[in-house]
Order: sequence, then C-alpha cells, then structure tokens
Amino acid sequence: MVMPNAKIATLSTSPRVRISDVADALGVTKGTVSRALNDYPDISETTRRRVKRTAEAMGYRPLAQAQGIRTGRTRTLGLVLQTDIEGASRPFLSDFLAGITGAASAEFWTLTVATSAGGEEMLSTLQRLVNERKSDGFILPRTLADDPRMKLLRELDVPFVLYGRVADPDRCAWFDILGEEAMRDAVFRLAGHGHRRIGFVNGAAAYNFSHLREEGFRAGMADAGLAVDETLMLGEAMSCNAGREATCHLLRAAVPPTAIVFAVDLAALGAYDAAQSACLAVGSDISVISYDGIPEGGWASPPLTTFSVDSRMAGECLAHLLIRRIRGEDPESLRDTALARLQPGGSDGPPALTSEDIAGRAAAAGMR
Amino acid sequence: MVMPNAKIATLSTSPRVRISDVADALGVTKGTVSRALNDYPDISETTRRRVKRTAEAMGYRPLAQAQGIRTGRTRTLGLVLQTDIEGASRPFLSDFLAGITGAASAEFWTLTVATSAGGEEMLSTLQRLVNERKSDGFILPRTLADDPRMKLLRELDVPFVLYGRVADPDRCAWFDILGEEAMRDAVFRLAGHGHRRIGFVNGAAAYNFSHLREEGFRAGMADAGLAVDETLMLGEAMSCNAGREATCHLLRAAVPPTAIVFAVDLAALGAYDAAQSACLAVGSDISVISYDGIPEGGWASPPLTTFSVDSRMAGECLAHLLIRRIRGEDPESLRDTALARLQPGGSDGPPALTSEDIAGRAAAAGMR
DNA sequence: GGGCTTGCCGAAACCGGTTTCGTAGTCGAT
DNA sequence: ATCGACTACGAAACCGGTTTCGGCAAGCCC
Repeated sequence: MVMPNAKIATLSTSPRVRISDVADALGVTKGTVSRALNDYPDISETTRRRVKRTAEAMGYRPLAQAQGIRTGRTRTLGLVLQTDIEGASRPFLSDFLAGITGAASAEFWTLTVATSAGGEEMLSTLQRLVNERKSDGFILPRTLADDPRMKLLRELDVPFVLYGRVADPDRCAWFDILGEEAMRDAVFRLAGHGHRRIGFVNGAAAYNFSHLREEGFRAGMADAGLAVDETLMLGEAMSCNAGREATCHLLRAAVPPTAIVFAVDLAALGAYDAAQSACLAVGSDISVISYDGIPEGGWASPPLTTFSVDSRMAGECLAHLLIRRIRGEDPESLRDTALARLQPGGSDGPPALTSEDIAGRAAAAGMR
Repeated sequence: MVMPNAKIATLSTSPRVRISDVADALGVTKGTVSRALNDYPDISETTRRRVKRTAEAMGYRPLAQAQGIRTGRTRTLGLVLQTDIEGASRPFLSDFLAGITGAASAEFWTLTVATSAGGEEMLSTLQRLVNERKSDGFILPRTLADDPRMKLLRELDVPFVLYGRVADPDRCAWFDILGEEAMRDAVFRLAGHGHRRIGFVNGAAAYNFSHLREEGFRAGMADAGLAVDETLMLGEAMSCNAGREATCHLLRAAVPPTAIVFAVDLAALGAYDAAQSACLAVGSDISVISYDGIPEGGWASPPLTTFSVDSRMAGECLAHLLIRRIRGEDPESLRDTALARLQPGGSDGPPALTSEDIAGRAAAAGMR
C-alpha cells in the first residue's frame, strides 16, 4: 500500500523515505526495522524478510550520515593524493577514480578525495579526515618501502589498503601490479632480440616498487643466463631529466649496454633525448623497454615499448578490498595482484650496433 | 582549565571534543554554544566571544555529519566526472582536484567524487548523491551549451557552479577560461607571422566552449582584417583521428589554408599525422595553434603551440564560488573568469609555402 | 510602580538512525 | 503445573549536533 510512490520518491524533491516510515508501514518500531536490515540475530526470519521486502519496495536507503553519528562509519572511502610529485600516476587518475567509485557505488559507498603537497601535510590531512569522520578507511597509493601513513593509521585504528606492497607485509592488505614480472619479461624480450648487455635504470629507492622491479630485472637476467654488470645498474630516476642523465651515464661506460630497461616511463622518455645526442636511433642502435604505459610514450618516435597498468581495475579491486577490510575481515586475507600488460612499441629490437660501436658514437658526440 | 589537553586531542586516539564538552567547560548549555558558534542573533556579544575563544582553545570542531542530520548540509562539495569521453580534462585532473580540495579544506569542507559513464548515468549519479546527502552542491565540469545537469539540480533545489559558461546564463554561477580570447590571440599571432588564409577546426558543438572559441576566432579574423572562408571552418573534432581527418579535408581544399587554429589539442595532434602524409612540415609549411596545453603536445615535434589552462586555480575558484553559493549568495554575483596562457611551441611560424604549394603537395601525396 | 517589550539563555524537542534494556510470550524439562 | 531458558520485539536511551519554545531579568514607556 505504500509501494505506489516508491518510484516517485526517486524522481522529485519529495522527502526521503525514513526508517520510521518503513516501521509505520509495517506496524513495528524503527528499532526492529534497523535490526532486521542489519541482520541482528534476535529477529525472526519471517520478520526479517518482511522488513527487507517492504524497505526495498518503499525505496528506503538509510542515511549514511545518520548512521554514522552512532556507528562512526558512513560508508565512505578515503583517498589522499600527493600532488607535489611529478608522477606517472596522473594520467591514469581518471580511470583509477572510475574504478574506485564504480565499485564503491555498487555497494552504496562513496569516495572522499583530498590532496596534499608533501609528506607531513599528507599525514595531517589523513588525521583531519579521520577526526572529522569523513572517511571510514583509506586507499594508500604509491606506497613507500616503509610507509609512515601505515604507522599513523594503525595508531588511529583506521583501516587501510595499500596500492603497492611494502617491506614488512605484517597485518597489511594490499593490491599490487607485479612489476617484477614485467621487468623479467622485459629482459626476456631483449634477450630474445639478441641483447647480451642490458642496463637497468630504477626509480627512487624510497618507493617499494623500485626494489621489486630491480629484483625482477635481476631474476630475468639470471634466468636468461646473462650476467648483471653492477656498473650498469642505476636508480633514483623518476623524471625525464633524470632518465636522460642516467642514459648518458650508461652510454659513457667503458662497455655500454645495447639495451636499457627502465622502471619508469618518464625516465625512459629521457633516454630518447640522450640517444639523439649520441646519434643513436632508439629501437635499433639502442633498445629501450619501460614500465607504466603513460600516453606520452605513444607519442614518442618510435613509440615506447612499455608495460601498461589497468588502473580502473586496480581501483575496483582496492575499493572492494577496503570495504571488506572496514567490515572487519582479516587484512592478511585481503591481498590481490595483477599483471601489467606488454604494450609493444618500436623502442626495442635486435641490436644494430655492438657495445663498441655505441661507445664510439657516444665519444664522437662528445659525451665523454 | 581545559586548555592543557587541546594539543593532545589532535595527536592521539583520544575522543573528540564534543559540543557538550565545550558547554560544560563554560557552564552553559550546548544550545548556547551552538547558537554562539553559528552567529545566532540572540546571543550576547560577550558570551559569543567567550564561547568562540574556548571552543577554539579546546580544539572543538563540529562533526559535519552530526550537523547534517539536522541541517541537511555536511560541508561537502560534489564532483561527478564523466569517464567515457576521451577528453583533454584528464591530464589536469590531479591539479584540478588539488585546487578544489585545497580551497575546500581551508574552510573545513571536503570533496566527494563520483564518476559516470554516459549522460543518463551522470544524472542518476547526481540524484543518488543528493538523495544520500553526500554532497551539498556540485561543481559541473565540461558544460554543454544546454546542460541537462542544470535542469535536474534546479528541480532538486541543489546549488551548483559551472566550470564553463552556458547558452542561457540566467541564475547561473560559473567560472570559465576565456577561450575566445585565446582563439583571437592565436589568429593575431598567425596574422603577425604573415598568414592570410587561416582555417579553423572546432570541437563538438554540444560543448558550450566550442561556440565561444569560434566566436573568438571570427573576432580575431575580423580585427586582423582577414576574411573568413566558410569552407575552411570545420567542427566536431575532439580526438586525434577527427583532427587528422579535418586537416586532410582542409588540405584538399581548392585553396588550402597556410595555418590552422584548433579548438582542442587532441585534434591538433592529428594534424601532425595529416601534415606528414602530405609531406608538409608543421611549423613552417603549415602552422598550427591550438588550445588546452596537454602534456602530449610538448612531446610532439615540433612541440605544439597552444594555450594552457591553470587547472589548479580553476579548482580553487570553483570551490570558493560553490561554497559561497551554498551559503546562499546570489548566483549571478558568483561569476569569475581567467585567461589561458600562451605556451609557445614550434608548430607555428611564417608561412614557408603558399596555398598553391600546399595544394600541390597534398595532390602529389595522393590526398586528392 | 506597573505593564510591555526586548535581550539572553536554559530546557527540551528534534534530526534519522543504532543499540541497550526489559519483558511478554513460547517452549521444553521437570 | 511450575520453572527456567530462550526468542522476538517494544520502549527508550543514545549519538552530536540544531532549533524551537518559554521564561527570567533588565530596560522602556507611561
């Protein structure tokens, strides 16, 4: 008898259906409705069904903020983005958000976004959101090997899920892309082209992914039966400039590599500049494979061979994991990973030059 | 006497300071504290000051969700992003969000983000957020000339601020970049180079900015004393492919332009492909100026001359405007604009070829 | 000095939910 | 038949605020 206006309620400015409306329609108290909907044990199965059916039919949805004042939780996920790093995460932000909010809204959760410039502001922003109860838990992107956000949120007893693994996995829930597998595949691909001398340019050691990608590179080299020359292992290259300098450094080596694996696309794009300075053609004279799949890579010539990440799927996974975490599941059971997908470009191929040729070109270009 | 632990409260898991704590410390009722903090008229000036000072000292911050259950407002801005359009808004999303949340958090507001694929889902998402009171008002990016979101939110009586203007400005608050000025400047710049025959490739007519940019182009042509050839006016080019095809079309004209102004960077990038097919060098044989400032433009060779937008500032402005709008200010007093900034690249310059030369090249390349 | 307004604040209702407490009713065991 | 345990629900407190209502005291006017 209340059903007729269920549709209308969602269309106009008509007042919301409240829990007391449902209770009145059923001739029970709102306490009973609440307990039935929240699956309390002391409600008979028949009543529970009756309540759920009627609530559904009336289009009743509890007001998250009203629940929150008692329960402390408002079905809200939190995400704090750090904006002072010129990072690779930006082009995918839209997809990432779409994944999170898509998964969240399917369960009637929402997403609160905040930003911070710098690490301390990050922590104070988390504090503030927790204090104002604007979020029931957090997705922590770009995990550091030892992440201070974890420590803070543990002290505050607030659930979180990591996007990326950490050095100490104890009591952590996470989703991560297996960057180490991508690095290993990159080595295989280069070895398949015939490269024997391969350099590696890592990202910043503070990020946990850097260690994993280096591991993957080393594992790939070992499996391919190639020796790792420690002088060809560089790091801390997170930008185009840093990538250019790292590449120049490698080209100046006594026996330069014929191929370079980069942990970060932005750094790999710097290699194009360096190669041009040395009159080396990327993709033939010197091969490059990288990781991230940023759109700029597709505009470089030749297009960058890289591993791309499905950010939308990552967002979906993280949202699901966090919701389950907030609901109380054991964090160590909430771990998931996925593989990056090879996105072949023209930046790698069989070596057209030997290391000696490359050294000659670099010297001729005045790089040494 | 309650001040000592004000600092501690923000540091540990210690319970929040509630309004009743403040009331108790002052020996008044919580009603008085509430009225004093919210500047009700029936509170004496001395009491008001005493309350505000003590609340501040105790570190009291009202719980937005608790306020919301009575007032309906929770100091939350809403932003629904449409993710099915391969648009230029994506690379700046991070900056845009930083602007919004930065300005919002300075006034203790937060941001709820949702996404939608497609127009109807957009509307239902707005509905849902309003219904669940997850947002007190919305920032509407990428305004259409006649935007259905406006109609919906007006029916629901929910405040909003547009990022971009609309055909009918009645009762609207907005922030916008003056794209028409950029287009006019683009024409001036090309005319200064000596171009007399300039084509224009617009974006989709559904977006309001397209009309403005075309106006700006026409105004610039008129001011420069150049005639607009309607056969060189194209539109609906929002992607790289569409831009390539539009460019090919212009190059096939009986008397092709020596320069093209694009309303959208992504389309302008397509011009590079088209020019290459016709053996034309961008920046000398054919000049291109565009608008958006997407990072890919910097990677093209030569780098794209374009107008860039300060998305962070846009976000800040919009947040401020929306907060004032929600607080009840007259929408027509809440309008602000800013200029795009010229970002010179190498894609424009003095014409190296005549229209006839270009037509010849295009014909030779088999484009006609 | 008495009535009337006005300023200021306490008391209490209220918002929309959740959760505690108590109890009527049912059931099985003795 | 009596008792105790258990089930299932109503009544009411509670969460942290806002807002209404009413009344006391001071000030004003006559």
